[in-house]
Amino acid sequence: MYSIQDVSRKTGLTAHTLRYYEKEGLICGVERSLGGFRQYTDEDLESLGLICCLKNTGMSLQEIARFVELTRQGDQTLEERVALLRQHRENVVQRIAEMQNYLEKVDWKVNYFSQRLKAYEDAKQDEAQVQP
Amino acid sequence: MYSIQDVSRKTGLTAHTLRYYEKEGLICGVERSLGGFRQYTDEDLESLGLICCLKNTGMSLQEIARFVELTRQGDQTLEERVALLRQHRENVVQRIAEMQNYLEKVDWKVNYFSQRLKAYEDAKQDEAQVQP
DNA sequence: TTAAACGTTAAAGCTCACTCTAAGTCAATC
DNA sequence: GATTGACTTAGAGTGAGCTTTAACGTTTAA
Repeated sequence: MYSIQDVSRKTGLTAHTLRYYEKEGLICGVERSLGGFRQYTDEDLESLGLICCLKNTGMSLQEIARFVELTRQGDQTLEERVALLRQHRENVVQRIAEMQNYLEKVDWKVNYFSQRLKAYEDAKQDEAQVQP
Repeated sequence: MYSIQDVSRKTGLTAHTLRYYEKEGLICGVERSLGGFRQYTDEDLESLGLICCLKNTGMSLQEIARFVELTRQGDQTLEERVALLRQHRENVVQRIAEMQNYLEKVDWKVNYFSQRLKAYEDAKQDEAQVQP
């Protein structure tokens, strides 16, 4: 059993964010101590792992909440969940390709400005040699 | 010379967004017709290309505005601009690596749920054969 | 020449994903 | 038993990046 601070440390999400995610339906069924404190299980940590993975690959919290709701509904939603994940996988693949494409453009710009910088510094150098 | 609608079509940004970017300092020195309408040049389109590239690889509008401001200041900011772009390049490379990492996890989950789905459907099938 | 289509501005409003605040409760230590 | 600090809730606030609105001016085709 983990306190909200333990989970915060393990996931990198703040306690505030963990409560917020719970409110938004991303995490459900978190147990409570007698005093009402949240007690997370390893299973909760596991599902938080998936949540972070989906979030960090660009899925919105709303879509994640949808996935979690399907999970809650049991095995008859397995088909929909697989479809949802497959679609997301495609989005991620496409996003990676897009980023790699943009990376080439950034590289091109880095080279372009590096050369301009070199030319500019050479010009300054020449000037300094002529001056004295 | 292009109207704001022309540029909207070419870049995929709405006219609203183009005006907003101008207000935020991402685009500057756009010429105007006698009636006060914006007239974009090929050069403007070129720099919009870089802006979109930077934005779509995760640079904030604020950082882009900073870059544009440096550009406006002339050649003595070339070193800073190269440094800025190099740093951004590293961020993009890291982001791609991160995404590829997460992709593996997503793939794993797709497989996991696919297998559970298969098992579930097989079970349903067996049930159907026993029933009659 | 008039209507519609498109342009202008300033400013308010919206969504997302948090983030913080206030007012109070609970647990552990001195 | 008092203090410290972590926990609770509901709800307000924040920042980024648009998006819409209102009120009005300009262009252009019929």
